[in-house]
Amino acid sequence: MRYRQAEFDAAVWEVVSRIRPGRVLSYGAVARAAGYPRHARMVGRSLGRSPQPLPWHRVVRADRTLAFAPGSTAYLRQKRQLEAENVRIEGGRAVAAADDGPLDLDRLLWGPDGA
DNA sequence: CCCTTGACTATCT
DNA sequence: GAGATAGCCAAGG
Repeated sequence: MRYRQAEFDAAVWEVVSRIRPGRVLSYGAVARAAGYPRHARMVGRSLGRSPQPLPWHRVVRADRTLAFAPGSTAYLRQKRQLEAENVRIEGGRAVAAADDGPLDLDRLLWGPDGA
């Protein structure tokens, strides 16, 4: 799929807005779900451009570490918001705790049961 | 153009 | 499992 900023942004925001509380998704997974498999690096940029609030804190790296420098304001804010929905940060890695019902993107979403 | 910089990843050591 | 490496790709200088 050819890259177009407006469409890419919209697709990314759509996917991220659907991640449910207590779950996290990787940048690469978001990119794939949005239809742009090679654009993991562009996801963060889009999130920063979002005109309205998004649960962006549920997006982490593929290895489950947060994308911000540990100790930075952004890092702390993301960590706090994740912990607020029962996602722990152990050894720098985000670990989902409780699980709920079904979700379309289940295969791309990280839950308590792992991949 | 060329080069650098990222809210990235997969694959080796 | 932590580093290093090599792809990745849009933006900006």
